Amino acid sequence: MSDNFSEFVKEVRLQLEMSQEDLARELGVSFATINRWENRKTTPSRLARNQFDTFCKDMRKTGKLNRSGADNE
Amino acid sequence: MSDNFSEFVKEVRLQLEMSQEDLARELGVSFATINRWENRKTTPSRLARNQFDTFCKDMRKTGKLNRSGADNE
DNA sequence: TAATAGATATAACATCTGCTATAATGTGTG
DNA sequence: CACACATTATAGCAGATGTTATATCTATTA
Repeated sequence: MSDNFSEFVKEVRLQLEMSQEDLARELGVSFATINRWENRKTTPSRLARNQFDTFCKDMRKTGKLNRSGADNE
Repeated sequence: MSDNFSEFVKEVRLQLEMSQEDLARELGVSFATINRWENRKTTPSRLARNQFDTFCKDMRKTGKLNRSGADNE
């Protein structure tokens, strides 16, 4: 992937049945940031992107998230 | 602590004998960000602060950093 | 249907950050 | 000293973020 980050975030979030607020809390950012990612208003900062990737990796390792889009970006 | 974040960052960095660039690389931020923290130009974002705190905790756990300022903030 | 609550979308503003360039300050080494 | 090199300090700009407020959507319930 490269362009569909927006959709990917939403896909991950819905698969985990989390609200934007829930995901924001997990990553240590504000809900507005998640909302902007999903609606193509901004792209994540270096730090935020690392945080999100690490979160996805953890969710996959614990079996809560499937492998689709595992090789993202 | 509460106000001396600037001095604390520098203290940690010097104790670990790292340059601003080194610390920046470790935290996943730019060297300019570290420089601004140390010179009171900005205070860290939520995410950056978490990253820094985690880094310090790791360094203490592995004995590379002493306990001074462990209860920072 | 009407009303309430939760989730989401959007906007404005101030602040933080990345990037880039430039200058100043060390720190050796010849 | 003169020179090269690394580190640090500073500034401007564009983009990202936090906060707050408002609006819309979606169930759920009375």
